[in-house]
Amino acid sequence: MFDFLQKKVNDTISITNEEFDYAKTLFQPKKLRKRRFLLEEGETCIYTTFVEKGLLRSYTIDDKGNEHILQFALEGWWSGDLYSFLTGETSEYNIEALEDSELLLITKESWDQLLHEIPAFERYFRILIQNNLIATQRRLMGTFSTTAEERYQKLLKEFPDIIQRVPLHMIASYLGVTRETLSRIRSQMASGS
Amino acid sequence: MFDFLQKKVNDTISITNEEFDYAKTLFQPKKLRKRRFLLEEGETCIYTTFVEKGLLRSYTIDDKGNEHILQFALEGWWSGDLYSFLTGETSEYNIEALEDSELLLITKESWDQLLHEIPAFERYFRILIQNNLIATQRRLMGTFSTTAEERYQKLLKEFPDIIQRVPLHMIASYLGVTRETLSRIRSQMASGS
DNA sequence: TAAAAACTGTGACATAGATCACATTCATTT
DNA sequence: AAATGAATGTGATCTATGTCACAGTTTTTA
Repeated sequence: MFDFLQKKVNDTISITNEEFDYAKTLFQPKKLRKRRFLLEEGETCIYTTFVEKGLLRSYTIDDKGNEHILQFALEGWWSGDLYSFLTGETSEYNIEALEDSELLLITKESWDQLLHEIPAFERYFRILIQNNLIATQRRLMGTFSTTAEERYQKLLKEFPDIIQRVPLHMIASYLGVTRETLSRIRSQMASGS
Repeated sequence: MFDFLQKKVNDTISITNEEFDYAKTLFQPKKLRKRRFLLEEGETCIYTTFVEKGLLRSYTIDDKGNEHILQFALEGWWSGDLYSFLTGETSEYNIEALEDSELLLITKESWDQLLHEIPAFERYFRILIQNNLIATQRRLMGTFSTTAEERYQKLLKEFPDIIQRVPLHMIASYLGVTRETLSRIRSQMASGS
């Protein structure tokens, strides 16, 4: 059950089996069925989650009722609302399973303990967050400098698996356009060049 | 010279004077005059920078020649291109002083050493990057869910000092609109509500 | 297996913001 | 102090994307 997590962590840092055995005790497994929620707006995000199997999305709903997707989390990715998790404030995000999923959850207390007891994990999360920041900065600059079509093409190239597993209106929401616009982009791409 | 840095670090984590005395030896001071560059597109970002005094901006230039500002860095903030700094790849960013500035620079080697020797600094940078990620995620969701005017109002409220110290066409670029659009937003705000 | 819900496509029209062009004011440099 | 460049404002027009409305298809649920 924890092999995949161990492998992913070891891809980034070196930890001993003893250290990982300790880490294991701090996580709790959870199955989440399609269309069920790990977190809903207004709640506090009490877990950070590793996705062993399945697919999650985190999104906000704006004043007009439109959804905006912050992140898809596939197998091997982490999910959660960092701000709410760290501060204990209520979250503005919803986290929903898009497929039947198997998760490993860790609470703030356990997470603090893990980072404190095993400095390699402090390092691991620093690197994880660092890579996430780099990717988020690129996505932000991309929304300023490229058209919706270019962003779609890029996603198609970098994460073809996401496109295949996620309904198109959610892809549109991730790209920052309406489903109608994405639909037109796709039909243009199919006919035109 | 290092007092401000020490204070900022101590706001987040606890370090002893001995630890900080060691850290000091790894930074090199640099003065950068207005309109001079710390980093230019195509170079490798060999320093991460603490701003003691002054103001930097980091920005990219897209295919059409338009500038897009990723970050302003005021006194007490950090700047640099994380991706280039970490990987040694060439950068797509330019970092320019908008005022005569005083900086503290640290190379990748020294930074690695600092994080390795003093785990408290690993923790410090993890928290720094974490907060940056939270802010960047918010900015990204904001560009999807709010109008240019709302984003301008928010910036005005959260960072009035930036607005006062930075030319309006750069504010526009940070918000993801043209200078003409920001100009019209401002005149509407002045007359209208 | 029937009904309901979710998903996708497409036409007609509306709009926020971009683009281009020019004028004015303000700041730097020599 | 003059001259150059930087910054800002504003009108006219254009365009990518949004909005609304309806229809067809696929998937889920009872």
